[in-house]
Amino acid sequence: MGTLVGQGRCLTCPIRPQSLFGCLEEKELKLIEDFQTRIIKFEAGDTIYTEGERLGLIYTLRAGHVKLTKFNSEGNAQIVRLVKPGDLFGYEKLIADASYMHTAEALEEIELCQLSVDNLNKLRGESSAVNQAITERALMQVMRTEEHLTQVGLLKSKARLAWFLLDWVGNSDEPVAMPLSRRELGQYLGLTVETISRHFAEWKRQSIVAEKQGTLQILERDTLNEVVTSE
Amino acid sequence: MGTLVGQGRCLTCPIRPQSLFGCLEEKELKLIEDFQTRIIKFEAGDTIYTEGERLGLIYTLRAGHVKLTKFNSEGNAQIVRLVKPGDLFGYEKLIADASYMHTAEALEEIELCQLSVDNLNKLRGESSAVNQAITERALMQVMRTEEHLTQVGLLKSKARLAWFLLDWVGNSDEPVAMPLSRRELGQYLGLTVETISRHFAEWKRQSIVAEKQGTLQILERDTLNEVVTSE
DNA sequence: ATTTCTAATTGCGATTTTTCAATCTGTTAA
DNA sequence: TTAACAGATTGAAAAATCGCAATTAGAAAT
Repeated sequence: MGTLVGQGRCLTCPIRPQSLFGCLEEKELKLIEDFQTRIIKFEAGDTIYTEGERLGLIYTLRAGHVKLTKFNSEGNAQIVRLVKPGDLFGYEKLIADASYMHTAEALEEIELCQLSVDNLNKLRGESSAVNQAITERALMQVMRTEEHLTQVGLLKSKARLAWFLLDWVGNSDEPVAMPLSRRELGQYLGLTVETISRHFAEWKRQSIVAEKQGTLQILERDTLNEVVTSE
Repeated sequence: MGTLVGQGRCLTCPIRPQSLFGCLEEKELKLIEDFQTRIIKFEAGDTIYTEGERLGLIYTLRAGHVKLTKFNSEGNAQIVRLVKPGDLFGYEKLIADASYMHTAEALEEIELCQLSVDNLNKLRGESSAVNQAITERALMQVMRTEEHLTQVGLLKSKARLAWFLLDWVGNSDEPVAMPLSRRELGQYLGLTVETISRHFAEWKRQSIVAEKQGTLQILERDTLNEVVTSE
């Protein structure tokens, strides 16, 4: 699973500015000179790692989207995080002895950079900039997860979905790729497929949103905003 | 609001082992020798800080419990975290320019140690052990919040409450202090007061749990465990 | 073009949870 | 002791969401 595309070269990496090592000054770049990173491609649906696995690898997503899922004892899934390009994931491994907390799966064709925990831990000791960058990423992640929790705990289904769609498309008025199925939207928002489908169908009928071949466009942003706040 | 009890002395602090500075070796203790920390008491219901506030202060809870709440536009509250003794809170301030993400309120009489962000940031540059300890705390917090999100997103109301109660009392079979009102339990679990009350009343009638004057005792742990998994 | 297969949609009854209102309980203040 | 009050409980009806089944739509394969 996963196709090795090549050896990563941090020094010339196009996404380094957005990555964890974007914080490094020029003179510090030598620290990552001989990192043994690997650039890997996965297809939509491929599993990158599984909850409980103990491999010491951490990933930076270069292209595409990844979902991180937790399962309960009945096999029901909660998607706890949607990883975007530039994001780091699998970093629970940085806590001594921890195993992965989620199952990570590609939502579409993705490309990622694989880094060993040992290397990163060594670097943590050598560069306080990297250490602080990791801390900031973890803190940002706390904030995002709390935001997610708040929406799931407080909003009704319609408002939850509206909030998600607004968040997903950002400020774009053009069609945006939407690699999540109805089921996955439900797993992210704590709702069933049918509930998601019903709201979606209603909004499409009312031309509030439009879908075609895997893209989503918000036609009436104001209406969705009202749904979020007024319900 | 908040009564100054005295000046904190990290070197002789009884809870330092559990605190952020528990990671420091003896020879590093000099780094925190002249920290200007303050020990402060609050009464039940007191507000420690408010969402959006910009004071640069971070807290370690020494005794009691604190709730961290987020409000939506209609004034509905979601409790995103329950802080326990030894825990650090307000650390979103470590991200440059951030303001508090929550409102922090004492659930009972509490005692806490107040530390300035500037001091802590200075220390982050000087001690990679402290920096790593902060990262670990942030990562642990991500895990806890994700667990919370998973329970709220996946479980029905009864199972959510059962999960919470089991988690709260830990492995104690004795009565345990329960400073949360029905409303606050609801705000933590994304449910209404009445729903919480109904489940509680039922379990009390069935002698699965018992309450007296602010304490909670679980009498039939197995039954509650079944409620969590089977529903 | 046809088949096949999976995801999406829709209807409908069942279940869960909320909402509103009334009552009860326990604690605190006078 | 009584009054006042906030929190907890309960009932009943409404609303939201789920769960199941049937149908439709759309994409990929032949």
